[in-house]
Amino acid sequence: MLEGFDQVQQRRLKLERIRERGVDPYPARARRSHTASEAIVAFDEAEASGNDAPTVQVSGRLRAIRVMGKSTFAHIEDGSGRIQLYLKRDDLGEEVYDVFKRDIDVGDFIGVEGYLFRTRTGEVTVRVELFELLTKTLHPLPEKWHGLKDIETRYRRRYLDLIASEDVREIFRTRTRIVTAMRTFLDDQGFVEVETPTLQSIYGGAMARPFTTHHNALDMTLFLRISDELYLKRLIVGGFEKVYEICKDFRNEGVSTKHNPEFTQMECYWAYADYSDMMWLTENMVAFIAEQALGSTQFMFQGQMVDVTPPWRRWSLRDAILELAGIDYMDFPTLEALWAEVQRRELHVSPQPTWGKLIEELLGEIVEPTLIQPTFVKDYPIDISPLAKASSDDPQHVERFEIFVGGLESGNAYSELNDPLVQRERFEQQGLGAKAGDDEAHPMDEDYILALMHGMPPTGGLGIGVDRLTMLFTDQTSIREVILFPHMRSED
RNA sequence: GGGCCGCUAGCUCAAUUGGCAGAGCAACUGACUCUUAAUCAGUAGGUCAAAGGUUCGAUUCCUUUGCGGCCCA
Repeated sequence: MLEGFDQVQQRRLKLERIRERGVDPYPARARRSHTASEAIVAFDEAEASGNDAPTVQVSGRLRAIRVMGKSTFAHIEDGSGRIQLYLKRDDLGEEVYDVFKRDIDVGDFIGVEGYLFRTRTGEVTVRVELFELLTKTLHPLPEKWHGLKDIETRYRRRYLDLIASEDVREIFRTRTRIVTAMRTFLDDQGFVEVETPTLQSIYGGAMARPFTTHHNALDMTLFLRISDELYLKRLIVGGFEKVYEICKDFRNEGVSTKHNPEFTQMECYWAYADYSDMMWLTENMVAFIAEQALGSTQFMFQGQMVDVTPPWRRWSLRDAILELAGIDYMDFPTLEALWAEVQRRELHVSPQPTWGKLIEELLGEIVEPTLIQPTFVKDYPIDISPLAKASSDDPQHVERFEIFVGGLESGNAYSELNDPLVQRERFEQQGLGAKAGDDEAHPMDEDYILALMHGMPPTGGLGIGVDRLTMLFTDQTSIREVILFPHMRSED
């Protein structure tokens, strides 16, 4: 009698029948004595000690129903796992049993009460004496065996992806363990977690294009932060010695397997430390996170064993490019000369607006893919590092490093530039770059310079991309696999 | 920005040298009181991503658009 209707219509008819019996298909609460996994443990313990099988109340989503005439097996799933149910007409009565068969579907949430037993095949099972509908589901779930494979649907309707795939659920649990471990490590090191503005009147702290928005009441342009760096350093000026923030940054650039327009970053600043201290902090933090999130400092990434046990390799950028590209960029001190040499060697890199950016491009294209084991690439050209302090013995370079693991850049750190007059000059240099066509140049920030004029002690700073770190730890090559709701174009 | 590939039932996938659109799971009807991808018999379910073009006829060929994936710059 229901044939010819689509599945949503069929379920709505079932919903009406349920309501007609005076049953609320969306009750406000559920009774639950055990989770699914707790119930199984309780039975195992009772069995081992010779006690009576416990009676339990468990609730969850129906994932499978196997009707065999006057008895039915089913599985429900809650956050802890699955447990089998056994319903018999003789236990429930014909009317109640038929209601289950007719109006309850896979996907519905139900609560059951009954005693536990072990089936002939050995599975701990609830022999159901009472059941209650907790939530009627109107739309069918993805297919039970193949699951949900369409990538677009997986991202747009992540809840279906999570229902269908334990592997996906585990990726996001790992992500949470990573963030929790990161906090634990920093807290234990005496860092103070703070919150700084997402809406900023001048963006800064990174070389990127911002998202722009508008404050109506104040009639002013605001930017979504591309970084929280300059605010965290103001806190160092204010006397905090160790601060960190884990927050979303927003960068108005292309979407790729490595870039989402909003992404999560941890930044921390440590007064009286320098970039060498930040290397120590980084390798110990990542090793701690790996231990906490994965249970080991060694793990597989794309078929290769990665070992994040400290100490990590330290390699100067100049040496790395010399060894892998064959170019000592200091021999080609202008954009034109370096670009000519790059072309002469037929290196596979794209043209850049500045000398430093071209070096960065060489790093990204030629060095980065080779760095599978964790590596600090250090000592960067000064013109791509406007917030970092120059090396005392090499004014062309700054005390800066980036973190590379699994062929992916996942962090950035430096000895912070704290000379306000030099900082102003660096911003002015950036302004020249902007005029020359670099739309990622760092803007002048007088308010930040004013803060530095009040004195920031020598400070080390570090930023780590939480999404990238999660990719590494969960063996994923697309950032969209580690962001619950990645950015997508509108479906319309 | 460019190239290639994809979009067919709720889900996973077929098919068509241009001629009534197919299966498994899910659903519906029936049988079945220890099953677990339950089984068995039957039924229904489609704007073939969208719009335009070519054609007697388009899901198929062409064009444009949308969304997605991969690669490149």
